[in-house]
Amino acid sequence: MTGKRKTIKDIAKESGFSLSTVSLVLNNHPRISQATRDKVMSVVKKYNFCPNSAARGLASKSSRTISLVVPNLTRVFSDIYLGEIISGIYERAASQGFKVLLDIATAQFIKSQEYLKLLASRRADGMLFIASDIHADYLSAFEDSPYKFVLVNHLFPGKKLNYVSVDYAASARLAAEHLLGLGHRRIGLIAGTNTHTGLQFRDEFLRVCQTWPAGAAEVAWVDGGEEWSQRGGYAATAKLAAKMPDLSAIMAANDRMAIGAMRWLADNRRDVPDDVSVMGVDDIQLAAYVNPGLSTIRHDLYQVGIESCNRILQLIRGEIAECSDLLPTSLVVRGSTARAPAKG
Amino acid sequence: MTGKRKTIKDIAKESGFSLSTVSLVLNNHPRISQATRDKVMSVVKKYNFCPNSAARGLASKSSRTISLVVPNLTRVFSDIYLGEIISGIYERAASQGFKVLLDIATAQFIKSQEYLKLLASRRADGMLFIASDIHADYLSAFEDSPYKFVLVNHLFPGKKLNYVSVDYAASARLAAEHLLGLGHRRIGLIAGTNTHTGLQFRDEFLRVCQTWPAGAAEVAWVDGGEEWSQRGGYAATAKLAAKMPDLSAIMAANDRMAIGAMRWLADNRRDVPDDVSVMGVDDIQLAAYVNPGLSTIRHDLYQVGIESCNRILQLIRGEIAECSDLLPTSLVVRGSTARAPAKG
DNA sequence: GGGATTCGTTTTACCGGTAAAACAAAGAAC
DNA sequence: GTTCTTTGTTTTACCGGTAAAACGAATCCC
Repeated sequence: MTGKRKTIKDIAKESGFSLSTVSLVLNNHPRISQATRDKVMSVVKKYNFCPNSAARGLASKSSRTISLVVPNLTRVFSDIYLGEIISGIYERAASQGFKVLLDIATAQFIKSQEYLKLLASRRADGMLFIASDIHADYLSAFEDSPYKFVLVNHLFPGKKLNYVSVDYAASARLAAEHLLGLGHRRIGLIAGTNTHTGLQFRDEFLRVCQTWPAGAAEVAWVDGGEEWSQRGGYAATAKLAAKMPDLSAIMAANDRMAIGAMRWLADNRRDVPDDVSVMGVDDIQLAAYVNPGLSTIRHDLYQVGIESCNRILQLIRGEIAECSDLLPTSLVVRGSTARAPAKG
Repeated sequence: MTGKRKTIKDIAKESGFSLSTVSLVLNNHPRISQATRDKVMSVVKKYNFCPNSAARGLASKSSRTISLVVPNLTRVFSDIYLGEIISGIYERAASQGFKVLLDIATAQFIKSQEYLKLLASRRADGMLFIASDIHADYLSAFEDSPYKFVLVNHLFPGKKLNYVSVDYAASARLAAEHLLGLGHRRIGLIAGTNTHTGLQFRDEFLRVCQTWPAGAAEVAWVDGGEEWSQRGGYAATAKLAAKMPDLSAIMAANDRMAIGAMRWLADNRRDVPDDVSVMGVDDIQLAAYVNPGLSTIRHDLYQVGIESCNRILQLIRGEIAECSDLLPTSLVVRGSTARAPAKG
């Protein structure tokens, strides 16, 4: 079981071929005869040989690894949001023979510029960055840099950075149109303002409401908190109720905040949807199970993961030079939204 | 911004020292004068030089990377259980200059023996494996192998595998003693039977109940399902209620199932804790927020992450040859458990 | 003050692969 | 039958570092 670790040289010697023939076999080079391939492989199998990845990486100038940076939230992994994206990324990377190097965007990680060192040291061929809010200014380092970098489900309007994201503005339109179409004209908005996509959603939602052909709606908005949590949604709803007591609909920037809003309404004897319609964004699993079911905008985050990984791989292979993809979203109507109550 | 990537050779030339002096500086070798160190570092800083990790790994025979394998559950990352462990592992690894390579134990991952290839190719120096249930028989490959391997929060009674886990048997004792001490003698147990630690918990719980000095308790047990979920706990409670209608306490193998149990009891007009005491395991955040607060056994999973990582690093450095650590747990009493109702 | 140490740096010998260019043998072209 | 391709394999030249051994100069020891 011990015994010196075999190298490609040992395989070459034992199989009677040259070093590079073995290398070619291992890399599935087409110009190798089947007979040779078989002979070499039999020796490879015999010793369970596995080429040294450092040597391979050094010679081929590629680590076949992508770096994945996730946000440093306390309960970061508890967020289904991330889980879906990571699953998508992993699935894609694995299928292309790439490994995923995980990093958490801790203060130390940022301060020591690990995000640059990872790429400069060639530990990873490219980076997928999920961990960004509006303060991630250090990402400017990737503008016009030779490093392969893609922002995942986020974007920076001011910066020239690649991204793959759900189309938050489109989601805002779908949501606004749904509520406006149901006759709502006094709407409370629980926004997320610590991400650019969140701001985009808010602005587009407000714009559509203000310019609705059948009559503009009045929108009061409050911030739902950094965490986009159920708890934040609960608190935000209390503020909204004070700000606009006669609102007939509440739009939350994600489902968790929407569920928090529903909870507040239940606690305060307001019926959903008879008194107030509530709407979320994401379509998390829970959205279908709350009572009434939550109307929402479906965001396919697994797909965001898949696409992000596709893009970074294309960038690495040089097949594309940049990317800025917005993935479509769709309206999911459940029981939490209904026609606005007649004016009383 | 472009320009050829600098190598250690360039730094050597420009700073006027030899190749290895630069290498020694970069590795903080003690036998280098401060003057030399400063001169070399100034050139390093100037070019923002970062040594090639593949070359480094090849020459030093170490990747300074640990492989982390997580279970392939659909919502794997949504489980706080994992989040805490991963955070602990990452924190420790990063502080020791190690990177974390993420893998998901998909069918493909197992079938192609990636778990072996990762170590055989030296892509990682050691492996932390969270993804194990009682069926993970292929892990036998690591018995008596030269590969550094540690099971995280799990163990295999039959196999000679390193592990770092919470002491589930101790948890079972603490829980049983708490309930028995409150006078409960008819107890329903919702067990998790797809992990060895789950079985250990069940068996120890049953043993303590049967041998309690003040009078043995009768325990009816059911399986809570593969997922250890709230939903599973809900369904299991229904089964328990049928099996032992007069039970006065329910013990669930984790908090999520316990919360599912509380939900069923609430739906069926049984008061907690007046009619039925309920107890969980883990002490997830939610446990403190349900009503009444859930009595539970605290499992410090962040610490499990820290310790696991400590151990794998020690194994890698050759400081230890094996490990089998059981971390202590503690009783957390909240409102969901009370004295057993008087017989009537 | 001569031999043994210590200190700071350099020499040297790899680490284990890849990939482009070179090459021999076999087939195709005419 | 000679020349041109194609095919399959080998030669060669690295890839960019590390670490042990070697080395000269300075320091210590008594």
